[in-house]
Amino acid sequence: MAGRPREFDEDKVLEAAMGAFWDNGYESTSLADLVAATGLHKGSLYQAFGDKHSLFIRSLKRYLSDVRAQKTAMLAAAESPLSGVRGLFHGFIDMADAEEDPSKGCLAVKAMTEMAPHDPDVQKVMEEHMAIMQRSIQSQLEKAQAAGELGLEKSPEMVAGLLLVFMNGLATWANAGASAAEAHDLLEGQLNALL
Amino acid sequence: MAGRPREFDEDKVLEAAMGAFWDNGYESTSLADLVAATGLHKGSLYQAFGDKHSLFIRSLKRYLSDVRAQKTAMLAAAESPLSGVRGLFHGFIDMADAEEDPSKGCLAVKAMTEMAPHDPDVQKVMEEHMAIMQRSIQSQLEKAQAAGELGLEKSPEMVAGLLLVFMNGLATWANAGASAAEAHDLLEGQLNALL
DNA sequence: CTAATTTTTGACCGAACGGTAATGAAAAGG
DNA sequence: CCTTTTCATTACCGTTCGGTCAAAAATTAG
Repeated sequence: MAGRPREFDEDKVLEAAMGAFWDNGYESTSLADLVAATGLHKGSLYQAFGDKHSLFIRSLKRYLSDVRAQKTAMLAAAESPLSGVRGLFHGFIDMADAEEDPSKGCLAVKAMTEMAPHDPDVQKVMEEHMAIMQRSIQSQLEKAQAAGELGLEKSPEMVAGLLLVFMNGLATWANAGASAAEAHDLLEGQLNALL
Repeated sequence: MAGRPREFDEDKVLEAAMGAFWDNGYESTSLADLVAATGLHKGSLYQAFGDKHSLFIRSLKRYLSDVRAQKTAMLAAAESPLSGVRGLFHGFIDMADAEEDPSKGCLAVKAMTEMAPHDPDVQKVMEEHMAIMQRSIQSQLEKAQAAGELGLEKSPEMVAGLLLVFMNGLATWANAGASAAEAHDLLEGQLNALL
């Protein structure tokens, strides 16, 4: 009944594919690049993951859920609700800066700009991710209000939205040459203006 | 000495090419797309503009100088320095929303995310553009301070940077489905927080 | 041991890619 | 009018693209 067992770890392959897409975007990543990155042969990739687009969607989803898991953990470990939010955003910069090539930016931002306009699947995935992130930050800000860390006149929903939009802008900006230090400075300015 | 005259308007062709790149990004725009958009034949395109990359750079530069010219005019016509800044940013949203397909976003943001990381030419062009925009907005904010419209404790340089970064984020966000109305709301929140 | 099932592998496909070179047409200088 | 120069046009180039398919290898169920 059961056939030949797989010789690869599906998750490892997905991570490798994610890295390739992250480096070069969707269109610029060729099947040959994917083959080189994953170590699998073309046929195996297709048999296991379907076509290039499906593989991208799975890679993107993996990226996004990784990010969310990391951010959730960060919030849970924070000293206070507000410091959690601040750390969360500064963590985005550190995350990108820890990559071997920091200027490659953020896969999610790449997906939104390059693909979402003409790819409903990507658009839907990104919409959901952004909504989840927004709710998560909003509820953290509400905790901060309850703890008296944040003025009650501020709208957590609006502030969460502004911070997320700003973060997208920072990721874009980083691609055009901004350093991590500049990014931290700008972010600090934004946080101080909003919180 | 002089040979056969051109049958096309170089600027019109550039604008058509710009539109094609704007719709689909760099990699996804094929030579065939450019031929279709411009009406020229492949050979003529190469003879007149060089290769695809050169044509893109020229299209991008045209886009950016168009934007700057429009924004400069907008600032000059503003009732007050501060209302000029507000109008400038809301104008970005209106500009994108006036396109036949608003979700296609901003060519400059596309260039930054898709190309700047691995294309020094694009990176340089975008760095210069952002620096010019920042200086322009910064000086407008300094005028606002001089006119007493803006608190003297705010740093015009920082505020200008924050607004530009935020705008990039908004352009990205728009690709993932945000409407013009939502964008205006968020922008208003950001302006109110900073000005 | 055999049959059934799944994965791996590499050869192969047509189409589209960016780019070039040769030819033909149109204008200006002499 | 004829040469020169430039542009327009077309046919063509090798390469790479995403994707397929059939055969070989590896495993389990009977």
